[in-house]
Amino acid sequence: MFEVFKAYVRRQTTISDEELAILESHAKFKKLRKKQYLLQEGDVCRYHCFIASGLMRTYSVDGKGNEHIIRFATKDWWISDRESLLFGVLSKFNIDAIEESELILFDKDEMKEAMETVPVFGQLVTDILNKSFVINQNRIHEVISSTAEEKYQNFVKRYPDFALRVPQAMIASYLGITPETLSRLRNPKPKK
Amino acid sequence: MFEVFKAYVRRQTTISDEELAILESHAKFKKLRKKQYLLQEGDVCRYHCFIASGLMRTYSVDGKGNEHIIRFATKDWWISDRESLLFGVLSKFNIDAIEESELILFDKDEMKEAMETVPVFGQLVTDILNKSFVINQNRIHEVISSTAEEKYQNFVKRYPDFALRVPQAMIASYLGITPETLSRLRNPKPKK
DNA sequence: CGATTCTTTGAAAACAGTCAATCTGTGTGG
DNA sequence: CCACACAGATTGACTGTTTTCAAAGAATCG
Repeated sequence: MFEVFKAYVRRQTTISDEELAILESHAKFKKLRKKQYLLQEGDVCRYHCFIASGLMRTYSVDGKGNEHIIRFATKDWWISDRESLLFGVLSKFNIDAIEESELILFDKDEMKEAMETVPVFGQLVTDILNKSFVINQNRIHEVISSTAEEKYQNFVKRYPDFALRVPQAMIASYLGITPETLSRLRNPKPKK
Repeated sequence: MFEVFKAYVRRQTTISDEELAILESHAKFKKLRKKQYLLQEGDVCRYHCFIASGLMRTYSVDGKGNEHIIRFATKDWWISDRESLLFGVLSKFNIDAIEESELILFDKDEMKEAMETVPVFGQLVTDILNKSFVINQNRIHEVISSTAEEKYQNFVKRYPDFALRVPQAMIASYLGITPETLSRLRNPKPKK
């Protein structure tokens, strides 16, 4: 399973086998079945998690019991609740597996050590953070400036894979609309 | 004007006068009048900008000429288009001054050098990036899960200062609603 | 197959957007 | 100092979109 991670790191940077071995020594492994939690609301997030396979989601549940999906993540992506992880606060999010998933976990402190011991890895992680920031910024832009239909079109274009693997109701939740509205967008009434 | 920056850095970390002098040697200064651009759509963003005084906004203009404000920023905040700055692409945003503002600019390369030469500053900047990521994540959460009224209430609570200094139409734009809708939220029709 | 989960559809109600007109406060020039 | 212009905020009437609730139809899985 660590092979997926090695391949991922090698694709982004130049790194020796020794350095990869150091990273491996800091890693834990975890398998999750469908619907199994990685993190629950009220927990404190302890790990940076790399997804070796599968499909995960981060979401909150509001007062009315409605779920709001913040993001999806799949192979070669990282997932965690950064707010809880960095600042040690209780998480307001849940993270669970949409499909059976394999994860590589780096404990907060181990991660710090790994980033310092293997600087290219540290740089890689900082680059990811920068990219994530930009992605989030663009999502904010989209969500305040687009119609529901545009948001859906953009989603399908940007994440064609998710559009196939994720149930529609979850996509609706990600877009901030109801499942019924999404269904109607996809099946417009014949004009006449 | 650099005093504001010094005080800001000292508040966040322990740093020597020599190190602050190094940072100063990498900085440029700029004053902007009301409505003056710092960056225009189509430009490439070259600077990390620290706001010593004033009030700025980042926004886009859509096909219909409507402005969509991504964020406001004031004293002690940083502003730039990270996507354009980091990846060298043309910016899709405009940044301009809502109030007359004083800025401290760090050229991309100078910034990199400053972060390497003065590690505590590098760490400070990375911490800011982490915080910004969390703030953006929370904003995404809010925008997909709250009603227009809740968004406005949260805005006022989180940024009471902006609620006073920023014209209402701009707040509406930030929230992704029309000025008319915001006006009606604020002045609900008497029930009877 | 039978049970559960997911999606679609319908009709009504709530909500937000549009366009146009009015109102308010500010600041400028005569 | 007044009158006017201007920008920002409000209001009204109307339109269009999205939600809600309820029910019926697929699809999936054990």
